Amino acid sequence: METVTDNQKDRMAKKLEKMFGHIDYRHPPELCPVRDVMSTASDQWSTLILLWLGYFPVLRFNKLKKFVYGISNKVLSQRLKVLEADGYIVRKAYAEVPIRVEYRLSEFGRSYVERLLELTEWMQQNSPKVLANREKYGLN
Amino acid sequence: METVTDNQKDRMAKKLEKMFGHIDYRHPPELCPVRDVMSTASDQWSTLILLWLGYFPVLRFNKLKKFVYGISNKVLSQRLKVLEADGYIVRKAYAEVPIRVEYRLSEFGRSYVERLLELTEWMQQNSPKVLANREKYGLN
DNA sequence: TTCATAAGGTTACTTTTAGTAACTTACTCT
DNA sequence: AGAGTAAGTTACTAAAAGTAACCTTATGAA
Repeated sequence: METVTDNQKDRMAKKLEKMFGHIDYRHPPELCPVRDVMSTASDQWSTLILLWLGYFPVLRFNKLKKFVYGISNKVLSQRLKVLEADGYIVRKAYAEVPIRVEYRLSEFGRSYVERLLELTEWMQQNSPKVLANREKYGLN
Repeated sequence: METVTDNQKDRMAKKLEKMFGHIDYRHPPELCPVRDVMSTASDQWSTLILLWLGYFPVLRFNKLKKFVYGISNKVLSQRLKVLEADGYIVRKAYAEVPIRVEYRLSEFGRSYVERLLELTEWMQQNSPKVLANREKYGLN
């Protein structure tokens, strides 16, 4: 990321605001709501975690790890923290031994997952086309 | 990623197939259409590129670079190649000097961007909530 | 005649992020 | 006493992304 002065940012924001009325994903990250939201929750692992939590009302750490096939403890743990901090999921720990921790979507998270599902449905329907394009292009 | 045998993969695929009827984002990457599609086109930079191309029917390299604020030549070039290979965008080069190259969405790409827009609209509408959650959580 | 500029990249190098595998904790069951 | 368990953490390595300089081919200016 380049460094820019606040002045430059202001001018850019105003200019873009004028050009485009209704949606913002074109400012530097610090001034762009869409980029800001994307930066924490739109990576692949987070997406898979959220989708799984959309299927099961509640999942525990190790179960989640099985479903989100291939994720490591470290990354799962990191992503869960961020998703919790941003309010998509809720973590509930029980003082048992061994400890039991439950993760579930918040209302907010559920509303996000609904949109996400539309996207993944598209992906599922269109994946053959992507594969065909890729093959044709030769980059396999 | 762990390494698994084909046999293991088969068994897993069948088991999951049985549990869930209609959507696939839960297999290992090599057998999961959703994960496969996501892996090339759902990163943040690609998303921003596609969204911009959804706004402007045609954009040239340097223009695109200005809009996708903060992207480097290297990454822009890489992402454009992959998006082209997967069939989302079309590249057209003119033998002028200096060379002129135009990028635009394919029909296919446009259909993807339509879904993407629904997601980013949600993000824009809900970004204040995300920020509020983040603040409350204290992870700033 | 040499220099600067232009568009659309590429290359070598550094920094950041992600992945891997071993370890931790605290209690219970054998 | 030793093994097992859930939910992580930690140290280390590999991969990806960011940075800045460079390339090409031609035109127009100094």
